Amino acid sequence: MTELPDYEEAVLEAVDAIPEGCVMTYGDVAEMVGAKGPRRVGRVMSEYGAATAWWRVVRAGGHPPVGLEGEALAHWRAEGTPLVGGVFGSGRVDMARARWDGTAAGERVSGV
DNA sequence: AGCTTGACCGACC
DNA sequence: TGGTCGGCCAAGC
Repeated sequence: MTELPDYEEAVLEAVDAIPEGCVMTYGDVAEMVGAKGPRRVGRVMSEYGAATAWWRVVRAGGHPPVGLEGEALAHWRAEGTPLVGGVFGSGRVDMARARWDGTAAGERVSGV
């Protein structure tokens, strides 16, 4: 079912490869899939993101896409994603811990 | 062919 | 601390 261009399919796969409790920035995904601009990833996500774990993809500051902050926050809390200020944070992801390298899937820094 | 917009990023003030 | 500016690449009009 490769009806989508290479990079779009790559983006969806990269997002799907992100383990629960981890997130990646648009720029990271862009570089991971070989995309040149992070904006391209955002566009792909806006179109096909509904079919993928879009909430695992956030901006460089740990902010979710506008209009979906509540949705993303709910997903993060459900998956145990580290949030700034605890689970009752201000709707921001703790990039320091939640940022996924994309190297070892399923393996993440345990504890602190 | 050119301008505007966009789920962005980084730097600057 | 938070807002603003410029840059990047692609799609839409």
